[in-house]
Amino acid sequence: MKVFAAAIELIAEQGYSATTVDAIAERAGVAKGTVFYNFGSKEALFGALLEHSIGMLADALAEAAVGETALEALDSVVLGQLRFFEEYGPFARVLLSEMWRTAWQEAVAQLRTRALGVYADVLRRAAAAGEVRADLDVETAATAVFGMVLTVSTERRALHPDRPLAQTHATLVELLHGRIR
Amino acid sequence: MKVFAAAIELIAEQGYSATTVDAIAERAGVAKGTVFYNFGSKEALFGALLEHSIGMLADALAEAAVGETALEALDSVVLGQLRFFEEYGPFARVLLSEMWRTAWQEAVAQLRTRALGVYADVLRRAAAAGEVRADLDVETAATAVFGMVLTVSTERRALHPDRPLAQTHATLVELLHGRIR
DNA sequence: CCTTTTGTACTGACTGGTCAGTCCAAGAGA
DNA sequence: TCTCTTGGACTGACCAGTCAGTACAAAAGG
Repeated sequence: MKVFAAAIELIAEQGYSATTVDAIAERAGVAKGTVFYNFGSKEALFGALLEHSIGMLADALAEAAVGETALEALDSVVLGQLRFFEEYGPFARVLLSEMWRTAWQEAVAQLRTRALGVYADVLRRAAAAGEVRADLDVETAATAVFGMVLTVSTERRALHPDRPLAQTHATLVELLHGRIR
Repeated sequence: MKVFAAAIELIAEQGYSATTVDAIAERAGVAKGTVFYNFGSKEALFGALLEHSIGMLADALAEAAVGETALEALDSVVLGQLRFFEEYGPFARVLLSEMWRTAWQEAVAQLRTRALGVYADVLRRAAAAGEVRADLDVETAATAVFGMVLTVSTERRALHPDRPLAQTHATLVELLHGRIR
């Protein structure tokens, strides 16, 4: 849907409140009435957009969660998340900005169970296999890795857009593998 | 200044655009005109607020950057960042939300040089001392650690406000120390 | 000692513009 | 016929920023 793409771009640039429906309609090349005909309200449009994008992100992460060992799977999920934000870049910004707004609680809940859940699962598998400490706080660690990748992705897009992705991935994996050389 | 506290709370709750100057004035217990008398514009108020808060954050991190080895200093900076956001909680949300808006470029630049700089310095020291790989991409790693702590702090405040800080710190340090048990 | 002036901080009603959402008459496609 | 889309005019709420005026303390002057 063109409206989705237009909305996510504009919201990434300016934030939700500062983005007008007129602007979304104009960039999408449709009439303003069409937006309201299809989505009912600006808020509903944004809700649908968040839900759809979070679903795609969760699918991408789940698909990436493979590897000989659980820890290899973790590296692979990190790469999957980097690749996803490379492709759907503006979404990373939107997520970072609006994720913790109380207004979008259901979306955040979905993000937690579906996207962070992939990290949590991989980490649990690693704990079960003895690859990490069995008493690791898996939920917090999942959030930490997710937030780390999200922040670095956003910075990459803003400041070093043409740095090879593999290099960024290598740095992150290095951090996670433990810092002693 | 009461206006600062009110503004940061409201902006953390609703975001910059959705926060009205009327609401800020009301929560601060002053007249709307007072806000404009003191700050000139809503944007200038937010700019001053960002600058002030980033300065405090950078000071807190710099103060924490001590330890026998550079890597101990890194752990200590992580704890410093956690403590800072524990005390000035709403600011973490604001930073997370508005940090990448192009409108606040100077503030972001200041954040990068002053706050992320503390992480970068510690990591550089670690690299020089052979405590981490000499060719580590220090800038990216600094962003990664900062973003990790920022995200976890925000989640902590939102979901587990009474979990002991030391436990969160332990999990993060464990992640950084390397995941093999 | 009194009174006039000046500077500073603050006030809140008001204005001008902006924007979500509505409505409608007319077309397009199936 | 029915569903979807268009373009644009319109409304009503909301909001950043303004401005004339208040309050008051500290000089200035006599």
